[in-house]
This record gives sequence, structure tokens and C-alpha cells, in this order.
Amino acid sequence: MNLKQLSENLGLSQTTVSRALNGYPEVNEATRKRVALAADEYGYRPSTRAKGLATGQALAIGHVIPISTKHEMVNPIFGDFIAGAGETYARNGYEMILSIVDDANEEQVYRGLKSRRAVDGVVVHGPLMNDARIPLLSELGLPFVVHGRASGIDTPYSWLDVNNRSAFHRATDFLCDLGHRRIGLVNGLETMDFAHRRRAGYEQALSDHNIPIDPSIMAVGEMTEVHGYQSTRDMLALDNPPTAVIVSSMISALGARRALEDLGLTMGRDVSIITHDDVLSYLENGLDVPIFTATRSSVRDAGRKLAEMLLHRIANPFEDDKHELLEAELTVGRSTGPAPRKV
Amino acid sequence: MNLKQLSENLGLSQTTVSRALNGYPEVNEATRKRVALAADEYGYRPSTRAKGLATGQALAIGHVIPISTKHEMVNPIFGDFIAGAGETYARNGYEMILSIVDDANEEQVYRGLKSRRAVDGVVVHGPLMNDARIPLLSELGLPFVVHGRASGIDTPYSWLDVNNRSAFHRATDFLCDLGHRRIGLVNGLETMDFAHRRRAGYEQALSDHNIPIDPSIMAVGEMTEVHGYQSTRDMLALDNPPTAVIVSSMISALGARRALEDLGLTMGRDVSIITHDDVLSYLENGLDVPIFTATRSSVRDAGRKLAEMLLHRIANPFEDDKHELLEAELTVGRSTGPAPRKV
DNA sequence: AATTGATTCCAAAGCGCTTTGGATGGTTTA
DNA sequence: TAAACCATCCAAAGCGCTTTGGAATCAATT
Repeated sequence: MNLKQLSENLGLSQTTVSRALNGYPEVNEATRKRVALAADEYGYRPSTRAKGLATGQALAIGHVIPISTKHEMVNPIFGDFIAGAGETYARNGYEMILSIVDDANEEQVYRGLKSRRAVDGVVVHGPLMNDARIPLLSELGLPFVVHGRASGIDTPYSWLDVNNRSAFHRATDFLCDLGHRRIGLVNGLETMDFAHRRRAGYEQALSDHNIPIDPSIMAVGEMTEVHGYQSTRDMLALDNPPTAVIVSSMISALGARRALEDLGLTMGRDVSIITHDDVLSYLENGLDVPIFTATRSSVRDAGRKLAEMLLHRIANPFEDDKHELLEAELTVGRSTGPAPRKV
Repeated sequence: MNLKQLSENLGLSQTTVSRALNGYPEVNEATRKRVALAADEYGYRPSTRAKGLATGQALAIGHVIPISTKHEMVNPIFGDFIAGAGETYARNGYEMILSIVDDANEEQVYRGLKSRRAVDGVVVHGPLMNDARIPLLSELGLPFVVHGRASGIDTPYSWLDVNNRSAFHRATDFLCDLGHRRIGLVNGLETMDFAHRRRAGYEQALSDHNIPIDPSIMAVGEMTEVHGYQSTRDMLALDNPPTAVIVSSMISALGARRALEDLGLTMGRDVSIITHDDVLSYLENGLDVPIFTATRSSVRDAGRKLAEMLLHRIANPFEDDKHELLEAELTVGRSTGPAPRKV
């Protein structure tokens, strides 16, 4: 069923039917009802493509998901983020189109999205230090918002980010207050901007407490379970092992936990662990009492908000850029305790 | 830059330029080169929507991701599956459009996709027992393939599935051969078809070994870490606890492992665990020696293959349905060992 | 020289919508 | 009563492509 057929069935012009359906005022309320009813009955829905062609809008948002070429890894937060954003799009009649792409072809994909006029805007995932995508998108004139921030970029842009710096500052503080003086960090790849900020918060807190910064207990890597395991094991094998470790993701924290277990150590007693918790739906941090003490910020919520931000930007292209900094909450669980006394 | 402008710049008609770009034979090789060069230089790419309107194709595939209303959970395999499928689409010039939707609105979404002519086909995720989506899509005439199978449906359809039955049969066998007679099962929700098949394989193997089936050591639930933990704990608290547990996902297996740890039990010695491993990128099963003995089948691979299957189906609408049953491999890790002797 | 046949190109229609710029008829106002 | 004004509808153009059905040119064949 298309507009033409529907309007013929109704004995009306396409113009009137189109206007009736789109809520324009110049159509009698009675006819509008009649049209709506018929459309419903026949299951008529305007063709997205025809509508897009006519209006010049795509009514679609692009999400370009980078896959790290090295590990072929999809960030596990991605599903929940998309779920949040998808809610917003659905409510506003937008479609979400996804491109999975490795770092090498990313620029091509953005250019393609723009020149094919496939989307009205894009969400930038996983911003890097000095991320080249931001000036690129800005130059292309493709509206975008960033999930996170990119240090070292002077192009203005809209973003929504967790305050990673303050979160890791507080986490480190918390451990210091418990008497820990030897605190390890299992971080994400430092090409990622968030990892940088987390480290900055961590280092700042250590300095505040006059604790020296020791690269031998600071690991970086793709945030997998194995990375959490291996890094923690390595640190605990040192002559002067940490009594506490801060980990950048729940998945890695599970690995850290496994490392403790392998070594016969008890989490929260022998070694304290704090993790960042993105509140993934399949990784609830325990039931009543949290397993891990964690800095906590829902990535699904971020998806919802960021999508709203982008739609707003598209509707109001001349407004100033918007920024939103979410504070993570520090929830105390069973993975932390006072620093064990020296033996 | 659009076709009209490009062809004016070249002093050619739109027809010729279009044909040159789309590889039709009735254009001189020299002009084709000239056109290709100019298109490249100006960064011209045909508008997806205009092209779609003209050809009647959408050049897009829909993925409708169900979110369980109860737990608001996104299946963690989803990211990797999409990554696999996305590869195939990119190679074939298709776009992937994603709808996140709760069970209640699913039918609406499929109908919308069809009537708005937004996609050329869809992938059905997470098929249920007697899944209503299959007859629905069949009736709508929207090409589709199913990731998994749906018992109790007589409509024919194309699918790709892991042989869940044989995988869990073998896993159970394997434990029996190690002397276990008390084997628990931590399964997914039994509305899901795969969970049903896994249970069938498990029960069959038990029967083969003359072991009674005991519902008190068979748990079902959303496959979260907490579910694995709680179910395992509950089973181990029984008077006659299992000496081995088969778990339906790595995430839940991590929970099971935590339960053992909490109880001071050693995995592989006191209690054996076998899990199903979807080979998620962030959840590698250990480095050299696998952490878990596991039935293993890459979901990313499944995504790639299923996407190919769908594109083939779209290109050859009158061919018979295709079916592909992948056998999971059983990889032996450190989580299994001989049944402990009765004390 | 006339015909045929390739080869290479083009004008225009059509895909399914929105939107511009009226047309129509009935009501109100001067 | 004529003019002005609403309220309601419509015909047709246009969005950017593909594709149909030629047209034009030139070489080869009769």
C-alpha cells in the first residue's frame, strides 16, 4: 500500500492524505480521522526512503563502532549503550544504522555516510587522545556527539562523559584512607582518552597522599578478563606487591579476582580491589551487597542521554555545543578492606 | 555533489554517468574511467535513499534485538554477533539497521520495517519455543533467517544453529566418564529454544548412563553472572550436592566459579564445571590452557555466516530454505577433573 | 549506395513521498 | 450585494537516482 493507492481508496488527493497523516492544520478534523483510520486498517506506513528523499532528512543516526584491529575486540559496553540510545531513537521516529569498522577504514566510513546522505548525524564511540574523527566530522559538516572526550583537540564539539578523573581520584583516595600505600592500576589502553583521565585521577590522588607513582604496578591493555588476570598476577608477583588494585572494568575485575584466587588470596582482606562498573545488564555487581567496591555509572543511561543530545543538535543546528559530565558514584562492596599490616 | 552536477561537470548525461558507475556494458571504457575518476575526485556517492527508491531495494538488513522486559537485559553475545554480520554487510554494500525492542512491541516493529520498506530482510535473534515471529515474517513476506531454531513451528524457514543438544550431550558424557554421577545444570530461560535443546542433550546423556534426572539441581534463568552464582550456591547447599555443574554461558560460569570460591571449594577438584563458550572477544577462555572446559562455538562466525545466508536468500528468493548446524568443539581446560571420592 | 549492426550516448519516465501555489465554495464583513 | 476572508482541498513540481526506449555515429556488409 502506498500513498497513491490509499488516497484513491479514500477519494482524496495525495496532498490531503499526506497532510492529514502528518498533522498539518489545513485538513478537516473529520477527514483526518477518516484518513487515519484507513491508514491503520490497510497498515499504510510511508516509505522511509521516499519520505527521506522528499524531505532531505534521513531520519537515521549512524553509530560507527570501531573494532581494534589488534584484538578484534568489540567493547562489551556497546550492547547496553546501544540499547539506551535505541530507546531514544524509537521514541523519536529515528532509525539506528550501525557500521562495524576497523581503525584503518574509519575515515572512509564517515565520508561514505555523509556523501550517501545515509544519516542525519553520528555518535562517536571510544574517543582517542587527539582523535582525528572530531576535526574530520566537523569539516564534513556531519552533526555528531561524542561519548567521552578527546584531549588535545581544539575543534569544539558536543560530548557526554563520565568524570573519569574524579572517579579514579576518589577510588584511590578511598583506598589510601583505608591505609593502602601500594595501589596498583589495571587500566585500558592509553590511546583511549578515558584511560588517560583515569590515570590522571589516580596519580593525582597518590600525589596528594605523598605516595610515589610506580609504573611497575600500572598496567594497560584491552579490557578483557585475561588482561585483568594477567596484570594482577604480574603485580602480585613483584617483590613489593600492591595491597590494592584499581581496575578499569568489571570484566577485567573478574580476571583480577581470579588471579587472587589462584594465589590463594582473599579479596577484600589480603588484597583490595576497586573497579569501574558500567552497570551492564548481564554483569550486575552482586545482589544486595555489591561484590566489588566500584565507581559506578550506567552506560545505558549515557546512551539514552547522548542520543537525546544528538537529536537536539540536529533539530537546532545553530545552538552552541553541549557538554555533560556525569559523576560516578562510589559504591562500597566487599572487595575492599583495610590494608593488611606488614608481616 | 549529486548525479546531475557530476554529469554536468563531465558534459555527459545522467544516464551515462549512472551506467558508467554501475558497470553497465554500454559505455566506452575510456569514458568510464573518466567518470570514475571524477566521481572519486568530487567524493560523489549516490544517495542511498534515491537509489533505493529507484531500484526498489533498501540495501539494508534489519536486526531486531529483543530486550527481555523483566531484566532489561541485552544478551552479551550480541556485540560479537553483530560484528560478524557487519563484516559481511560491509563487503556487500548493505547497511545494518538495528531496532532495540521489548517483547511487547516486537510485532509492531517487524510490521513497520516491512510496510515502510526500510529493509530487504531481517535476522531473527534469540528464537523462543513456538516463536510467533517466524510465521509472522513468513506471512509478511519479509525475507529472514533465524539465529537458532524454534521448536514447534511448522512454517519452513532458514536457520543457522549450534548443535546445542549434542554439545550438552557430550559435555554431560564427558563428566560421566570422569565418574560424576551428580551433575547440575545452570541453564538459560526455557522459553528460549536453545535452552530446551541443551537440557534435552543433558537429560539424554544422563539417561544413557542410568543417572536419574533431578530437577533440584537444574536451574533456569537469564544468563547473568549473578544467576550462575546463585544457582550454583543453591545447588551446593543441598544435602546431596552435585560434584559437577554444566553452565550455559561463560558469564554465568564466572558466577559459578565465584560461588565455589565463596564456599572454599576448588574448581576442577572439588567441583567440576563445564560451560558453553561463545568465544566473545573480551572473554577469552584463558591464554594457553583454557580456564574452563567448554563446548565452544564462535558467535562472531555465526554472525558472518548467517548474514551471508540472508543475502543469498534475498538474491535468490525462490530457492529452498537453507539450514546449517554447527558442531561445537569440546575443549578441555582446568575446570574439570575426576569425581571426588565419597568421604 | 543502401542497408545492417555495433557502439555509445541521451531524454524522459518513474520510484513514493512532501510541499508550493493555487482553486473552490461557503461565511463574514463593509 | 460585492468584497474579503476562511476553511478545505487539489494538481503538479521536485527530491536523486535507475532504466526504458530510442537516437546518433561510424564501420562493415551487401
